[in-house]
Amino acid sequence: MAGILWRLRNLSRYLRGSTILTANARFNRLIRQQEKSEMSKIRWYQTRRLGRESRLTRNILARRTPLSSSSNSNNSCSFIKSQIGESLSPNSYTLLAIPIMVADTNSNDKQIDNSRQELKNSSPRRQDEKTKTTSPSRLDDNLRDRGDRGERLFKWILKQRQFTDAAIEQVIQSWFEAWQRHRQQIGQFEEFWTREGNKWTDLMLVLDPEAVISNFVAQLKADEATNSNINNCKIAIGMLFNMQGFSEVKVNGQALKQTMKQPSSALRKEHKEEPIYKLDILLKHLQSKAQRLDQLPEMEFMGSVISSIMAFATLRLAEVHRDTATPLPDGAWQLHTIIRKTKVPKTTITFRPLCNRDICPMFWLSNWFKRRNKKQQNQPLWWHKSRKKEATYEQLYKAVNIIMQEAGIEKQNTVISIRKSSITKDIDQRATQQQINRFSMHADGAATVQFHYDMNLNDDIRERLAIFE
DNA sequence: GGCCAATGCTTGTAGTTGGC
DNA sequence: GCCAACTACAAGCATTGGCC
Repeated sequence: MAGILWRLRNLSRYLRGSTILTANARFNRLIRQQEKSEMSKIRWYQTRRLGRESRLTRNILARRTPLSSSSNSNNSCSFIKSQIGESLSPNSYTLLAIPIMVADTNSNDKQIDNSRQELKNSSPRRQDEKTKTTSPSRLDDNLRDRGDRGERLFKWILKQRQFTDAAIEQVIQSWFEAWQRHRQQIGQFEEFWTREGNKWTDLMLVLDPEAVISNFVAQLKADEATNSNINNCKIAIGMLFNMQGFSEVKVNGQALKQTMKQPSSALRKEHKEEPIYKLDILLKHLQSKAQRLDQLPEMEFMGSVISSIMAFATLRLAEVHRDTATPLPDGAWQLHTIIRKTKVPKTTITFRPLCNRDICPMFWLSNWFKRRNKKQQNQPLWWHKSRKKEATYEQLYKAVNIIMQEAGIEKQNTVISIRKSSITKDIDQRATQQQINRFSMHADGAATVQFHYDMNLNDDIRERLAIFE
């Protein structure tokens, strides 16, 4: 009997707090939250950015000011209605508070809760998700805070399951880069959850996690979040509920799968023929560098060594950064690294002399170590002499970019393009499939190479088709 | 300038489906 | 039952902006 009462009490709280409110009650609460949220945002801007007549602030205030007037409710109502439609259905009326940062309102009213993505799209790589640039001021505080809250929520969930601090840390450490993504997306969910009027403890009362995630995804779509962001959020929150103890079936049901079809398919890489520069451009530049080793600044020298390694070992920059190097008695050099994307991550690559000494990784590695004095010989491979510390990933990245730009490679080509160009050259030179698979070290060699690297070959075939006897 | 964090892009893996 | 193609998921990599 006590058990039944306990369940009824929990069910009652659940009905009050999360997903099964009546449409009217939810609608009224949304209006109150909306007003409260808007007012707090305006206050935030007034205090944080007082005196700065930024266009961004003016835009936001211009759009939100009516909320502070006597016609608040009506305006707010009409705004919400326009967002969610006049006829509210139980699963479509959740509305996340309007994001603080708004892009240029001269064009459309695109609202993106995830403001950093707007800053990123100035890069030539960001081509699939069109967004606009906006003032970055104070944005980062908000995002960092969001990540922290996500981390706290994740840890809190595991603590409810009696995980010790050490056990929680081990769970987190089992991720490499993915954790940074998860904590951010969980933070985004935490914002959604609390703005809905829920508390963290209400998560313990959720009976249908699929509905919660679906509502969250629907809200992200309404806010015109990017497909990438929607997918990442879905993955992170699904993982969170899994950690909470829900089965995969409960978390990732058919309705959610249906909801995710569009953003998932939008992320699939388009298979298109795109040109890549000839690797020879880079190799010729390395050759010219080899003629004047003594005059090379340290960053250029490092960039040359890395470029040579990437061209002849098809390693990714992150893998090169993890490298250690050992000389062999016959003058060859071995690189030891961890390739996390393969089934057997520990990898050793041996560089032996090439016919062209000046572009050979062996030549560049041996000279890289010759620059050091005796004390520095045992320092890490990417030891920065002038800074007296190991070079960071970003420094390696900059060093390679220097070399690529000097070589005349167009700026839109990224660091990983060295790997692409190298494998493409192999294909051009009619290396066998087996050779290419071994060289590229892809787990699923044939399919991956065909999809990602078989770039210039079709042009070559067409050229040859066009030649008459 | 160095470091950190966010996030788009890439790619490996496992599961599903359909043809034979 | 086998196999290949397709798909979703998960996580690593690359790039970049902001803060100190």
